[in-house]
Amino acid sequence: MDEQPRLMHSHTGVGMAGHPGLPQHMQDGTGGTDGDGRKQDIGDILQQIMTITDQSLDEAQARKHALNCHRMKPALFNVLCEIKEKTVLSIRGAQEEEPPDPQLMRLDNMLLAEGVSGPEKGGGSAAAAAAAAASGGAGVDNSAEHSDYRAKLSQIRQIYHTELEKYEQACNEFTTHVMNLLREQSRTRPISPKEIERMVNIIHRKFSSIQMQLKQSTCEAVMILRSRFLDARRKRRNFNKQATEILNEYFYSHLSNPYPSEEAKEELAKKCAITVAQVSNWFGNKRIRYKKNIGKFQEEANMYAARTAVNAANASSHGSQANSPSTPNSAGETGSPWLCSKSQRVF
DNA sequence: TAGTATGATTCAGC
DNA sequence: GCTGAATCATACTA
Repeated sequence: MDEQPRLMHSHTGVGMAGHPGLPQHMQDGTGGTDGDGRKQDIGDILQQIMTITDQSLDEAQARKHALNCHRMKPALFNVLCEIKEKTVLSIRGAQEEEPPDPQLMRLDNMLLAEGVSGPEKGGGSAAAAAAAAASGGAGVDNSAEHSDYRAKLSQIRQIYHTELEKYEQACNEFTTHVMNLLREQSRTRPISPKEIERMVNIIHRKFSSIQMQLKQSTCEAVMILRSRFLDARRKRRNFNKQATEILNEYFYSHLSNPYPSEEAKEELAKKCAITVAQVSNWFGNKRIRYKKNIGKFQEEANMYAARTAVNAANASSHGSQANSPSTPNSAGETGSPWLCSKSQRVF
C-alpha cells in the first residue's frame, strides 16, 4: 500500500488522455500554474457536473460508457477504493464497538421473565403463580382469573412476535435493497465491501431502535395487564361460615385480650384455610368494629361465650383440653384492658 | 337498589 | 413490625 501515492500519481500522470469532458490540466497531470487558474479549472469542472443533468440520456450514457471503458479506469478505481477504505475506517473504526445498551438488556430480561420473549412457558405462569400466592391461596378459586391472564399474555406474546417478525423482514428487505444499490453504484464510484458492511450495520442499528420501541410497548402492556390482574385480587370473598365461626369463637373466648400469638394465628389460619395475614386482618377489623359498637356485638358475644362454656364442659368431662388454639390468656375472661387506649393495653 | 357487612389496604403512631 | 383508625371495594340482604 506504500506505493499507492506513486500509483495514484502515475495514473493521474498518464491521465484520461484525450478524454472529452476533462480539462487539459487533468489530462496532462500538470494542474494549473497559479491559484486563479486552478479556481478557473474547478469552476469549469463544477460547471460540467451541473450541466450533466441538462444532457440527454444518450449523451450521459455515452460519457459513462467512455469512462468505464477507459484503460486506466480499473487501476484508478482500485486505488480510490483502497484510499477510501483506509480513511473511512480510521474515522469510524472506533464507533463500531458499542457496549450493549443496558436499557435494551433490561427490556429483554423482563420480556424473558414474563414469558413474552424466549421459549413458550405457559404464558407467564410464574407471574400468575406469584400473584396466586400473594392472594393467599385461601381456597379461593383463581383459576378463571389465571386463565384469563394467561390468555391475554399469550395475545401480547403473539402480537410481539408478529411485529418482531415484520420488523426483521422489513430490515432484511431494506438491507438487501441498499446492498444492491451500493453494489450497483460501486461500479461507478469507489465503494468498498467494508463500507457496504458498515451501511448494513447502520441499518440494523436503526431497526433495532425500532425494535426497542416495540419491546418498550410490550413491557408496558404486560405491566398494565399485570396490575389489572393484581387489582383483581382486591375482589373480596367472604370466608366460609366455618372459618368465621372459628375466628369468632377465638375472639369472644379471648375477649379480654383478643391478640392471638403468632402460633395461635398460624393454627387459626390452618383451621380456617386462610393465611396468617388474613387472620391478622380479621382480628384487626374485628377488634376495631367490636370496640366501636359493643352493644351490637353483645348478643354475638353471649352466644359464643355460651358455646365456649359448653365446649369447656364437654372437654373436662372427656378429660381433654379445649379445642381452641393456645393463647397467652385464658378463655372467657371478663374485663377488657384492650378496650382502653393502646398505651394502657396489658399483654 | 340502598343500606349493611366484611375483607383488604393505607397510613400514622408506637 | 404490629396495631388502630380510616377508607376502599365488593358481597350480601331486605
